[in-house]
Amino acid sequence: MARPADPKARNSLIHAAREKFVQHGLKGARIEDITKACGLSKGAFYLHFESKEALFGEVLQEFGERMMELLSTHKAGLTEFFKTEGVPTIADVREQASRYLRYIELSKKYNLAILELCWEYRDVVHIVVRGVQNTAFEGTAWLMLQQAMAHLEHQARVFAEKGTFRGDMTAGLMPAMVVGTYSMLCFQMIDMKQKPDFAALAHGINRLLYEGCVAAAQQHLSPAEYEKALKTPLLTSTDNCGLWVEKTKRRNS
Amino acid sequence: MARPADPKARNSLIHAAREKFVQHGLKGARIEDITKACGLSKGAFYLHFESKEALFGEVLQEFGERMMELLSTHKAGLTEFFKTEGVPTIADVREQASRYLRYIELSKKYNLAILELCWEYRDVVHIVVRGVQNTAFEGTAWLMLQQAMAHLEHQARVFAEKGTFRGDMTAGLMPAMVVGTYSMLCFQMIDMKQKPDFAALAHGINRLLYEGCVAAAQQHLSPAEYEKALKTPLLTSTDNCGLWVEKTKRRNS
DNA sequence: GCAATTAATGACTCATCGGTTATTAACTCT
DNA sequence: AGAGTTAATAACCGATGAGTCATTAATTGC
Repeated sequence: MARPADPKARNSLIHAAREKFVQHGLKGARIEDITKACGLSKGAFYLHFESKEALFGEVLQEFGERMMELLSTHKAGLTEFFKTEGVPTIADVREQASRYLRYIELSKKYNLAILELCWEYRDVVHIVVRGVQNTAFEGTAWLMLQQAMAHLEHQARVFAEKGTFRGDMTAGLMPAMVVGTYSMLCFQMIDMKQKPDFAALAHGINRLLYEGCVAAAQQHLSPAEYEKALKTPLLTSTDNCGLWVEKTKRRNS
Repeated sequence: MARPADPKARNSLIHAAREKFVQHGLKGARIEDITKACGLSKGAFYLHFESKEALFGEVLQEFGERMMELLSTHKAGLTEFFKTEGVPTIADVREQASRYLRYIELSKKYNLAILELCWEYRDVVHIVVRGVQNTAFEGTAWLMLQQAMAHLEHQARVFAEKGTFRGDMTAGLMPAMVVGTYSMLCFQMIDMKQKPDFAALAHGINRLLYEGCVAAAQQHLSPAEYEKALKTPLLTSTDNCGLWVEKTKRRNS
């Protein structure tokens, strides 16, 4: 009994907004530009969303939830593998034993899923890293990165305790390296017109990482040094609290 | 014959501005807040600087020049090493031969210098990555990162041609990994109260990288596959042009 | 002390942009 | 067709903050 809203309007707004956010950041994007790109007026925006922040919050929440889900199935999958098949040893790696190769395949599978998700939301990654300063989402990127590093800490700890990881380097480095690599790849994605060869990337990341982290150089450490290195605490975990900031009607200062 | 300006005012403004830029970004920082932090009025700012952008441009230019200088001495040093001592081989790495160890020491020296510079300008790194959207410096961070990756391409190419690097991974991955690691470390620095153990980090980065990049797994490739992998082009170089954007009096749209 | 000169102030202008709202357009149901 | 309802518009308001400039304050040389 009433005029129905253009069914495409909402999606069209989200699409245009994501584009503008990439170009100018959350604060820099003008609502009128977003609506103009959809052939709508400024007021129409407020029929569909409470604010720019609310729109972005919706999309970011979606991405975040999917990423968290991936990370936990990743963690669960690896734990299951370690339980049933055992943790790959130095010898497994050196001899490219089946246990190591199967572990790598599993790890690659999860990496691939993460890379695919990053591709799908590459604009959101870009925005949350570069374009949310002075908004409610300030700091969200850093929380997500720390989340991811904490997740890697788990793997690192397992390998370290088993003696598979070399003990001659700072504990936080491996997580920083992996997350840094992913970040850099995400930054590159925003400029890409087509999806790169993620399978090759996942392969490379794993091989480069593990065969570099393996204790090939451990022989150079004295037993005491190795013992000490093992004790060095890894990156401390952070919980999920505060990762997602609620959209708020920001009424003035 | 005239009233002299407060000699501390200029430095004090730069200091306060850098702090505000970290907190709110280049656009988000208010000139009045900067001057207030120095006990000055807004007008005083314009006696010393043409604009916020001009101030930041000065500091960034300084950082950029020092980084470029480091990168080129780095490149020159390695080239010299390769010329006089030769490129480390797979065997050198496997046997931890003197040539490899000396190479690592050299590389660590340069990495240390880069990390020290990043520490000194950690606020600037943070700002240029996170807080310059919609300003003249938009894109500068990305150019610097690409610069750095192009620099690593050189090393990668030398090792790849010598057959020291494994051939079973995407060519651009190694530069992305190293630069990603550095970025992640820089992001971490902004929250640190005291300088971390850069020597340990430099050690770790090198060991993790090289002993992972070495052709330990190359045996799994057929000669044809290896040949093809070697031919895969590495990241293309970018020149210095446009890296430093001139400060401009931005008079409206 | 006084004239000359420049530092420093802060009230002002002006443009921008988020958000509001009175008004109009479009659609549905009877 | 026309009443009822909601989508959509665009003029408007108010806050914000960059940059200007007339005015005042401080300092120096004589």
